[in-house]
Amino acid sequence: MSWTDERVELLKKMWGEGQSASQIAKELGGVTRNAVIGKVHRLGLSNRAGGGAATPPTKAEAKPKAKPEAKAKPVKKPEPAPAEVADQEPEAKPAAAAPAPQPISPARKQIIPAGQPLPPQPSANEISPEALAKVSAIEKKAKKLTLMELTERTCKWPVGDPATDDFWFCGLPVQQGKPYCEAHVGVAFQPMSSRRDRRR
DNA sequence: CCCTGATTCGC
DNA sequence: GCGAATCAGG
Repeated sequence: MSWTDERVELLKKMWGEGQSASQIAKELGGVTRNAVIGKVHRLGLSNRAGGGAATPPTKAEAKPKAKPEAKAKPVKKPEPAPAEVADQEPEAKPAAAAPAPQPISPARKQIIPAGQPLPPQPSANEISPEALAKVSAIEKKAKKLTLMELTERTCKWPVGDPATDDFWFCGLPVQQGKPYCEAHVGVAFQPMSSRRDRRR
């Protein structure tokens, strides 16, 4: 694919709309996000902001970064730079590679063995109406995937009645590590509760 | 890990 | 001019 007028226009448009390079690339097809970014730069519209202040933070310093420079085939690393041993104590700690400091913090709670799933917090609060609103809101944007279309990074939150044909899975990008998208994660890990209050 | 944009540089 | 490879953050 080449950068035809149309494609460039779409690129400009989308970039202007704040779409990510990967999204643009996906839309255009035939190009990678790298290609898009490269083009964006060549077009000189790297910064989406137009007028004045744009450069956010972390700028204002030179870039003494060690660049590999010419790395045709030989895969070699520049050099880890002088190993600087951060020494804190004059002469303590004979050895012990990984010190694994034990911050004896006063607020030291109990250590959770290795489980990642956070145990239901006693101080459970009900599902925040906010979270619920968020959910119903995003469910409109849901990709409505079928079981078969789910992947490891699509939200697996089911919506609707499985017995109906009005059933689908959210499908939005999951919150890293979790099975659901952000909105659903918020409502998924509810400490069970709101049961006691039931009339019966 | 996934995703972002930024840069460099051989083609 | 192009974009993969790489870098640097989040």
